[in-house]
Formats: sequence, structure tokens, C-alpha cells
Amino acid sequence: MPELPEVETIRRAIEPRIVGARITDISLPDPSIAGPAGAESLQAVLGATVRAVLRRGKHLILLLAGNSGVVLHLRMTGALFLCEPPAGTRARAALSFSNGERLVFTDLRRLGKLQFYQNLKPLLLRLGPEPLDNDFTAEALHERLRTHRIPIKAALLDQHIVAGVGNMYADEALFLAGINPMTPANDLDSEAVRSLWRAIRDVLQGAIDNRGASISTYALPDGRRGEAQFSFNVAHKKGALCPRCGTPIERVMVKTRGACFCPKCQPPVLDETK
DNA sequence: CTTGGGACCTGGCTGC
DNA sequence: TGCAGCCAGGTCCCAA
Repeated sequence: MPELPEVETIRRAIEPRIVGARITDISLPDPSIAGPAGAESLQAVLGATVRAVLRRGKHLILLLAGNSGVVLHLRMTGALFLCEPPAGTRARAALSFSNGERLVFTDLRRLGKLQFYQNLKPLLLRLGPEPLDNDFTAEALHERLRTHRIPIKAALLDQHIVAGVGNMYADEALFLAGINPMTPANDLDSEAVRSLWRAIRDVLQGAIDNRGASISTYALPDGRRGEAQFSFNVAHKKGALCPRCGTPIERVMVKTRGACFCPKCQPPVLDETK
């Protein structure tokens, strides 16, 4: 599933190919991708020049004039191609550019979105901090977790708390930090939060270095697959043996999401009063 | 304010 | 073998 590392990998691949180009055509074989504003709302971007390609959390943004832009969200199965999409996939949307480039949005489950924002600021502000930014400190994370007693796994998936972390990397970060996914977020002490903060950044940066994880439909815009999945310790690995201690990886439901973890390396906290 | 649950989606899998 | 029904998970929306 596309999370921060996958979207960042896509951003880096697309940016040099379309910055400075004008959007010359929009094709929407699946108009629902435009959301409630409808396909007509996207006509506003025809002729606009792409000033920059940005990422915010899991959102990919084609910055246009002023604070306006095209926002793409891949959700579960979305993928972007600057080449012919893989056989068997269907284009849900495509943007053509004045330099001859063509960006194709495929999305098996049709949950993804491609929308025009006249003003991007509200979107940028409502998301939590970027976990790889320099000003995202362990103290900042601790402050944000302090008011939540939901399981830490659920807190990491809340984009208002931290932007860009999804199910795979939340599981991986909790494993590296040795934290049980069910632990109430506000039960973590400073030391545990610092471990988690370090783990989040290491996991995300490592996955970017490996160009994202191709678990299902994710691929780079040139069709190549990412390789971050080969470094996973627990994510999507129920029943496999923990690489640290050899205990079988278990999977539990945390709220409505599956969480994979090592029961020995990430034991439940039984008593906080020691 | 926080929290929980349902809806959106479709291909792959399970089980009768 | 056939097919109904569940499941995967990112986000939004609504209710408590």
C-alpha cells in the first residue's frame, strides 16, 4: 500500500519530468476519482503550469499558481505511471503535459482521488507533522501522544497525529522500538517515545532508500517494483519467525486494522507502576 | 475535544 | 466445481 516512502519515491520520479510543463489535457475514464466536486472541477487546471511536485503525508501535490494545485491520493491500490501501465490495469485518469509527458493513474479498487484545490493550505494544515522533517522531535511526538489513550498502533495511523505512516510502517516501527501495538499511546514514557520516534524515522528513510514496498499494486512510475518489502521484519509476515528471537509473528486486530508483531520482542505491558 | 463504527471499493480467498 | 460472503486498509463522516 502506498504510504509515505512510496509516495515520496513517486514524487522524486515524477518531479523532474513535469515541473515547468503545462497541463494540456485531462482524461477521466472514471469520473468518480474527482470526488464530490466532480470531473468538471478539474477543467480549471487545463493550461496551468506545474510549479513543483510536493508530498504531504501520503498526498502527492502538483503545485500550480498561487496556493492552488492538483492533489492525488493513492489510498490502497492507486499507482502512477509515466509509461504504459502494466497489462491488466485500467487507467482511471490521465494527465497530458506540454512537454509530451503523460501521467496515468491506475487504481484497482477505485478508492484513490485526483482533485483540484483552489487553496491547498487547509489540507496542509490539518495533517500532523512530517515525520522526516528536522522539527519533528521525540518531544513533539510525545506531546502529540499525551492526549490519546487509544492503542499506539491506532495513534500512528491517525494522520492528524503524524502524517504519512500507514499499516506496514507502523508495524515495522513498533517492532524496532519493542513496543506492543495495544499499548495505550499515553502510557509510553519518554524513553519509549524516543525509541519509537527513532524507529519511525529509520523505517521510513530506509524504505525510501529501497524505493518503497511493492506488496500489492505499488510500482514506480517507470514500472519497476520497490524493494523495501524485503527488509520487513513483521509487516505482512504473520506466522513467519521473528528475525530477532525466532518466535512466530502474530497478528491481532487493533481497532479495525490488522497488526503484525512479535509477542516476545513486543510484550504487553502488564504493570506500569514499577 | 476524543473515540468508535460504518461506508467506500474490488480481487482473492475461505468455506459450505 | 460454484458461489456467497469475508477480508485487505486509507480516509471521511457521523454518532456518542
